[in-house]
Amino acid sequence: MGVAERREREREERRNRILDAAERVFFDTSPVEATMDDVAAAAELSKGTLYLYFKSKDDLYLAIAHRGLSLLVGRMQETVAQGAQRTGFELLEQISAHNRRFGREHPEHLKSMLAWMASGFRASPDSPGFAEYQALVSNLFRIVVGIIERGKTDGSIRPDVNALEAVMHLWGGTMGVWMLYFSRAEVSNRVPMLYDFERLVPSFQETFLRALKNTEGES
Amino acid sequence: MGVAERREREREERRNRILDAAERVFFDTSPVEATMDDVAAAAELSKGTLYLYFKSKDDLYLAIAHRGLSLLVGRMQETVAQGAQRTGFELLEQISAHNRRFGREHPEHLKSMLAWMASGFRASPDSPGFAEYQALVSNLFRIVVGIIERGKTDGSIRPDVNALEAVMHLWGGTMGVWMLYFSRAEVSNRVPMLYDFERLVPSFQETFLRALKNTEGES
Amino acid sequence: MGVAERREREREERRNRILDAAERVFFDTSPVEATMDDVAAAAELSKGTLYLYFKSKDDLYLAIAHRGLSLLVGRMQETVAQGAQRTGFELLEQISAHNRRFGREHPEHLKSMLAWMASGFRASPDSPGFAEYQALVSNLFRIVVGIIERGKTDGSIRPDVNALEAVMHLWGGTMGVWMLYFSRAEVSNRVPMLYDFERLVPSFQETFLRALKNTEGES
Amino acid sequence: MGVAERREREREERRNRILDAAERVFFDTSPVEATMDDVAAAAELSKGTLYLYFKSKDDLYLAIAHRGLSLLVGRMQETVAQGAQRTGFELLEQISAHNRRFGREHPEHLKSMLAWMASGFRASPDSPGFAEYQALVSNLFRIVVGIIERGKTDGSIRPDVNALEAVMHLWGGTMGVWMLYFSRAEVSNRVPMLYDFERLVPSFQETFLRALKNTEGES
DNA sequence: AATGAATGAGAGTTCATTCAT
DNA sequence: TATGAATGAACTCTCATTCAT
Repeated sequence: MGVAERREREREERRNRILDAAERVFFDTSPVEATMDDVAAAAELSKGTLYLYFKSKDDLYLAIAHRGLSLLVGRMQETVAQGAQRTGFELLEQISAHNRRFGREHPEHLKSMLAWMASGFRASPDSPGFAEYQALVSNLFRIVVGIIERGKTDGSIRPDVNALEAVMHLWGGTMGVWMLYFSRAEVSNRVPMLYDFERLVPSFQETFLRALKNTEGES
Repeated sequence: MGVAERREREREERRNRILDAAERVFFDTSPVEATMDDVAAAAELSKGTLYLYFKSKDDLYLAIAHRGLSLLVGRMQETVAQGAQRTGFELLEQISAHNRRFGREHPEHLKSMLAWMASGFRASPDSPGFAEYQALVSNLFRIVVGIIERGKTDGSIRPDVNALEAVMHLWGGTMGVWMLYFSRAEVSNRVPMLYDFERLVPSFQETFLRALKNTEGES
Repeated sequence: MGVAERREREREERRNRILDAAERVFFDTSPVEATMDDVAAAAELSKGTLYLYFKSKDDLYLAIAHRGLSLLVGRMQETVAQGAQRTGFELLEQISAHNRRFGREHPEHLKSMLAWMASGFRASPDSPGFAEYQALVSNLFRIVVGIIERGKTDGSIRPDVNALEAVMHLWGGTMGVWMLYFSRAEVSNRVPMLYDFERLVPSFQETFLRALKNTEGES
Repeated sequence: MGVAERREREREERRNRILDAAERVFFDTSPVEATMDDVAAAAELSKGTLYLYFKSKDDLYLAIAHRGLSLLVGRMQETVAQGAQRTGFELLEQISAHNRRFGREHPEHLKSMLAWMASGFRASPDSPGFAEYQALVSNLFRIVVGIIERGKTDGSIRPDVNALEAVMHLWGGTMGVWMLYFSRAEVSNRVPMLYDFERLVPSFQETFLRALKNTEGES
């Protein structure tokens, strides 16, 4: 009976090795330019084997994206789980910090999310991984919506805030600002001003959180 | 005489006809999937002719993007030119309205800008049209920076605002929120709440502008 | 075991099948006019497969040329290897006979060498096969230089002969005369004389060898 | 009546301007790589105009070749016309000198002749210029044949020489040796010997002429 | 399970030539 | 006569995917 499990484990390991290799290859240039041959070479596997683990190139790409986003969502979930004592607003700050850290540590993942969002998530909606990825995104949204609702309840967030709208402003806006951050080389060349781009995302979040904060009753 | 002029005019007309056709084709699916054969067929021209007017597929794409963005930037310039009497903050509101209108009237152009920003503006930096497009983008930035500076001077915008940062927050953030708007079909399916997505972009802009507004001295 | 070897063998066989087909196609008209589609059709293989075995059309052409010239150089090497008892002059005669036979048996290869020499050997100097082909040519030169040196030593060739110069006269001259031979249809139409073109190359070689022969000490 | 002549003269001039331009362009890289666009640009004429003067690209190329070879044949004819006092052998030496000078002064023309001969003169046999070029070649042959016959008559050339064969040896051989000369960069890299390639063609001609010379009765 | 050879449908681009003006 | 815009057939090469072993 242990045999089936070992098999399963080995399969998972190999799948991850492929994902590692594909991540390297895809991020080295771009998912469009990178070929399945490149991935196979990097994984030290034959091209055919790739198709044993992933239905298509799109599917492989989706799996990478999924693994990346899982990291972020996982951390967010932990934060919420361990944050029973905190106000909604504090959690929102922590969540925002996770986003910044994710962008710093995994910029390529963030970029690929961006590319995907920008394309309207429209790639390969029939790929097996598509639903999973979407589920993850909606999870993320649900978490943040929950936090905001909690903040409204505990008084740390303004009661007139529409939670879903706020999430989309915060999430979408942050992503848009990341976009400019990743283009900072181009942008800064073109603009007649000095600016420390490292401030760009944090200051956006600050501004935005400040607008959500409930200042009633503070004095 | 006149011959040269007629030629020039005809050339311009044909160039525009090609752009129209290409726009249709590129936006119908995506610039990657669309082929030059498709464009030629749509323009009722031979493929070779396309290359008489545009150096490459990239160049053609760039020209489309340029024509689209020109519209927006043109309107913004007009607004500023005619707005000598207005405060910076009022102009900012008008500019934001232009952005909304552009997204409503030319969603495909906005999407393609998004796709391009998300890819880090990295497409074909040696294409003849690339510099022009970049110039247009920096023009846009410069216009908005100018408006904010004016607002700081006339007291309608908070004096502690960093103009360039604010532009990037406003522009980048709005684009990011548009991104979610364009994915509203996917997003709304996945989220356990009703929301009127038409409010998404306007409410973002309102929130953001409110945060920039100088409320000192109002009573 | 054995599997790898069989694979290797099959690969070699297929490569040769492609070369055979390409030779037919290239020689049927000309390497410029022939297309990779033609070659694929002749080899009963898909076009993509061609590129599995040869990096480019140039590379394929080079491989054909290489295989052809190998034949000639191989024979020359054998002759030298087995000719320990012979004088340099005798070897030179045998080498010349090889050249004639090669021209008779593989006129198309000779023609393609000619075309290549006439173009200054300048085709695709970065193709992987280029260096190999060049090596083969220089091998050929070295062999003949060696023979002439031997002839000078053993007294069968005049001692005042510059070996390299003689090789280039003999080789270059013969090739030039072959050129006229291959144009014999055109030439004979245009010249008011009967001539048996089959004599053209042999008589050139005779004349030339006679000029190299050491007649000292003969009585 | 002068009008027609002026027209004719102007036409001829323009034709020559095109030829000049085409020669520059074709020789700058190669006739295959050069395009009719390049030629038109160099001639400061429209592409359509080119086709008013030359039926096709091949025809244009042929006209260049013809003009080049005319130069050489013209000189040879002059030499013969003015050489009534000279022996056949002396004329042969002068003719050979012409060939060397032509190679020095118009190497590109010689190369293109070479390329054409090597391809078996097979380019565009239905081009209007083809017959003319062929006529020129046979003229050249006839001249040299005549010289050799004269030499046999006046005793300066060995009586057992077959005139046509000798011409083909001399002409073909020289061309073949030129071929190596023009590849001297490649050849000298590949051969383990120093050699002054400027000697290559002259020494070939010397060797060959010596073999034709009648030494009977000298002493 | 793993291989890797084979596929084949295109892709973008070029250019000699034509023809309406 | 001269133009130059338009053509369209061809070209080489790529690569995600399949399948016999």
